[in-house]
Amino acid sequence: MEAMCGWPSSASVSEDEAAELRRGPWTVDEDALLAGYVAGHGEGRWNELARAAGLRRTGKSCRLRWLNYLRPGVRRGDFTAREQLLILDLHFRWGNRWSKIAGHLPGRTDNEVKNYWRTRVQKHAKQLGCDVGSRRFQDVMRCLWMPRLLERIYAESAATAAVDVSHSSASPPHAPAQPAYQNDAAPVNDYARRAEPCRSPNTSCVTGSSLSSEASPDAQFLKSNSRPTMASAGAGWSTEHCQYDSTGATSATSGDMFDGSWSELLARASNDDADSAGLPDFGLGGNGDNFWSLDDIWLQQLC
DNA sequence: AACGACCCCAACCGCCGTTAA
DNA sequence: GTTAACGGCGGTTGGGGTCGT
Repeated sequence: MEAMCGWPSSASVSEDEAAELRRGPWTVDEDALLAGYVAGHGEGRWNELARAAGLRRTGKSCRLRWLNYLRPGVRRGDFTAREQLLILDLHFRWGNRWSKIAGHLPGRTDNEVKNYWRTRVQKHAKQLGCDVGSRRFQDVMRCLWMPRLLERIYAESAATAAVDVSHSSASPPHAPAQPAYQNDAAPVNDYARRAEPCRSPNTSCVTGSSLSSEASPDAQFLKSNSRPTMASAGAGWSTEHCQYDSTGATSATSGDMFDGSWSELLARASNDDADSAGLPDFGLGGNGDNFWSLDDIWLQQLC
């Protein structure tokens, strides 16, 4: 994998320099060179950095390698249930704003979030025979997938709390509350437990905004089950809250844009309990999406 | 064991906005 | 006002790994 190749898009390099630029996977030596140079000189001015460090890479390549792999604090591995819930919710609101979404997932990069979406979420949409931006798939996520994630988060945190109670005498003082999205403290009350999953995947619409008085029994069931969940979380849930626009993203139609969202539900639940229990950090999850898959829930709903 | 299909993810590509000369 | 350099972002791809036959 040592092929040398020019990179026409790279600016400020001569043809000779471009001809010597390396592409492809980074070697251990290159990583060490880049990490060492950044440690000593800081980030930024990537083209200059690449030359000064003796890396035969473009500045862009160096920047990408640093941000996605070498930067301290970069988390790798499977997304936790909380992270998955945040991704789903934030994507509802912002669409493919990967960098913005990743900004709310400490240690995660936009590339990782993007890959997760494309490999996991879009795969499920494909399996269901619908587009990932379709109303149907969004309904499935919002009414089946996300409640399950919340249930999982609750179950994990409850188990953790039980362990903490048994060791309460040794518990350290609680850390100060962190910003909502960076606080991965889990809900240990009944928020998640009340987030009953919808019972039917066949409903064509499960969002509050579209549940009319003529809604099907399924939809009525969904409405009656989802609303108390949000209300109990104090999230100001409104059935008028979300509407899907043509791009598949949601937009707030009243009040704060975070009002009534899944992520806020998670965040508020986390904050509410920040002083009441020992709570896991982001790094303690380690779950893949194997703990629960859309395949499983889909089969459960159909059977 | 060999092969092909599929999956996942690191890295690349192209575009756009910002900034400084 | 213009332009080049640069950084950032979202889309795309290629190759290694895994799984099934």
